[in-house]
Amino acid sequence: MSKVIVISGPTGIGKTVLSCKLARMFNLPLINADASQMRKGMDIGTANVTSEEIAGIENYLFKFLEPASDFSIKDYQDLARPIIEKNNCSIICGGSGLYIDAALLDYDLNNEARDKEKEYDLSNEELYALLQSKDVSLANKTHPNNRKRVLRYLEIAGKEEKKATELYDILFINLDMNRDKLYERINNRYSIMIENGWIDELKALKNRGIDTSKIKEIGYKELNDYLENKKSLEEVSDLIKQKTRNYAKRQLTWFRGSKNKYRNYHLINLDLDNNINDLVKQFLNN
RNA sequence: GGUGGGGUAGCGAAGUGGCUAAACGCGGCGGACUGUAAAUCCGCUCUCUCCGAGUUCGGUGGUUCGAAUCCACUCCCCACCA
Repeated sequence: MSKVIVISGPTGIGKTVLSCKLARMFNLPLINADASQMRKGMDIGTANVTSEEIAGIENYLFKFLEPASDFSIKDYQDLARPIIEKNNCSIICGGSGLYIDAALLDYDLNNEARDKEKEYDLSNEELYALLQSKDVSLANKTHPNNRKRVLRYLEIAGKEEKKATELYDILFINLDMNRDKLYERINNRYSIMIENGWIDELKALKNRGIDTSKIKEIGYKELNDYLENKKSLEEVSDLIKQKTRNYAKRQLTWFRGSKNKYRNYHLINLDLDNNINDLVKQFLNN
């Protein structure tokens, strides 16, 4: 059975640096599990790995998707699993918790109808009532206002959901640190991104004819507003930093829940002395 | 110095005698989430021993059964005039 070392945690905590270090130290391949870092031409804005960081490391699923193109966890599952399975052990690093789960747990995404283009000309409440009539337990899992979830649940209504189990031998590492410190890192990282030319990166995407308004990743839409003189750089900067902090918070919540999904789960507080190297060593020798 | 406007919870901002611990927005905190996930959505947010109780609306003193809301004085801020 293939082994997988997962490095998860909120944005800005240092997952990439740690993963590259581990990959090099133990000579392991690195698989990206960060939805935004799969995008091409967005290196600065997504704080993607630099060529220096990744040099000499066998790596997968970084920077291969066009910005704003369609991609789903099913696509990720199909791409990531063969890579995991061809290696004895690999490191999966990233902040997209759902992607990680889709690859490592036995999510069955094969036989589901996908009519995502279906336009429901109904209000949130009407849609929710429809879901309630089709599948009460699914309806109970979400709120009427969460239209995207309700629409998705409508697609899978009636299908029973089984408890997900692990497909591989997994060491799950969830990184955390003092909140104020993390937020400070996020704020500082933003300034560095701007210094590194994030705005030029955005301009380059626009010049290539990419509809940058469709980019979901934090910051691009905001910086676009600045370029179009809709907002000041200061205004936009505060907003981007704030959205990034909020995102980090959501990731923290998500990965806390991973404790119940992965048997070999470790919450590592980077403020305290951590023993990640030992953990990995022990895991590899088992 | 004069005239006008204003000081409300971490911030912005409603409220202009009882239904107000005080709308709403932001921030913050907590949470949900198996096909857009850097997405989408929900809850809480004066204090406490949180049943219930106790302190709030620049300050002080009044009026009133009752005041963030009325009156007096006072301290700040802004605009315009001198």
